[in-house]
Amino acid sequence: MEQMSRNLAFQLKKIRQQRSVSLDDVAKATGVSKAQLAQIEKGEANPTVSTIWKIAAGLRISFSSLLQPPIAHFMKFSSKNAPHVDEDEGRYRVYSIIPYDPERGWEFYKVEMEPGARSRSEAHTEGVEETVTVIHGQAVISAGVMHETITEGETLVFSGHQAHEYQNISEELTVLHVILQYK
Amino acid sequence: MEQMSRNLAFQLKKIRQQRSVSLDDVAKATGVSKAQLAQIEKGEANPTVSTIWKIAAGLRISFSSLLQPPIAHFMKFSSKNAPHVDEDEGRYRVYSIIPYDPERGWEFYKVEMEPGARSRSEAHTEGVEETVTVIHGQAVISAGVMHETITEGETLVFSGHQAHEYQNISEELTVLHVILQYK
DNA sequence: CACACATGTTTATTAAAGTATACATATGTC
DNA sequence: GACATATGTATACTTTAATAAACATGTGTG
Repeated sequence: MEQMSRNLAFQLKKIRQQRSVSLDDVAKATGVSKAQLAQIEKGEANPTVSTIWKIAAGLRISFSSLLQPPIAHFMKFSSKNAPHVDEDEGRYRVYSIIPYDPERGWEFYKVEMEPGARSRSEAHTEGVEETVTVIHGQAVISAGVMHETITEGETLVFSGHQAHEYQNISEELTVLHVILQYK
Repeated sequence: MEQMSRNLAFQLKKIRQQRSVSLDDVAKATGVSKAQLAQIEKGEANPTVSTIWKIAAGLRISFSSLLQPPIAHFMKFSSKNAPHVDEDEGRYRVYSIIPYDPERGWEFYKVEMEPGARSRSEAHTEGVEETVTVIHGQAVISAGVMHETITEGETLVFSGHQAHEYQNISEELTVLHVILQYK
């Protein structure tokens, strides 16, 4: 969310430094006030599309070059403290490790299923691909008339555009990693 | 500028209709108020990046899919009434036919040069490519130590990253079409 | 027909984006 | 050293993006 502002801040400052021009120069070229440009470069602004448009047009650059994240950077996530949703009376738990980001295009979950736990998902939008890897235990994935049992170390890829179900048929806690790829 | 808003309006409405969901549904999925979404769909809004981010994230789509222009559309430009800049005491006139647009990446000029008129351009930023076509008359293009004469029907392509000069060496009005491609 | 519910529009209010101006700090230049 | 110019920062103000709630308009359903 304010990841956006950071990217913008970084890219704008980078371009301005590469061309070695001042905030006044950019303000004159784009029609955006110097104060606002300073705020943007500090990542303390939440500009409107028209402001971004003016910056991109005035600097003769594309949107993507303004919104792109810096090439090299670390982002650390943890399953501890990750927001989670419970289903099947708390016996099926979904932890959102990497939430969806428009720049990335996919999201990443960790799923814990108590013995016998199950969860049913409605059909996602067209073009969604689901990748499930079993970390521990055993799971049955059902989608339409298809059924598949996967165990520790195995990965199943399937199209999520129809209703599907996860089920733990083993006697132990089953742990999964799930990647949801959109579009 | 409000081209942006139109694209956004079109794409958001299209996606919402494809999925056949209501404004309330989208509001709930994205955290953006229904009223604001309605404004955006009508092209009467100028949303902030965080709002666009929320929409893209909530709908699990990319930025580009939100900002892309509708596939088929007409845009008509005219050299009449086009904003123009004069140089060399009005004997060198530049008409901006298609102004730069961040989605397009290039801009289009028409240039009129009285006999003997000349214009010098400083070096553009790295990676700019200039394409000049003579509509009528004759012109000399100089860039660094290079010189080239082009006449009616001829086109010259050169890198604009160094200072360069246009000159009309003929006895008649010379008309050029110039494409400036950035990055 | 009356009622409930869903969907988009309008309105009033709040929060914040954007501008213009003044301020502080450097960096030469005579 | 004093002055002029350039550059980024802070402040006061205006405009408007964004929200929430009320409103209008369908669309079935018993």
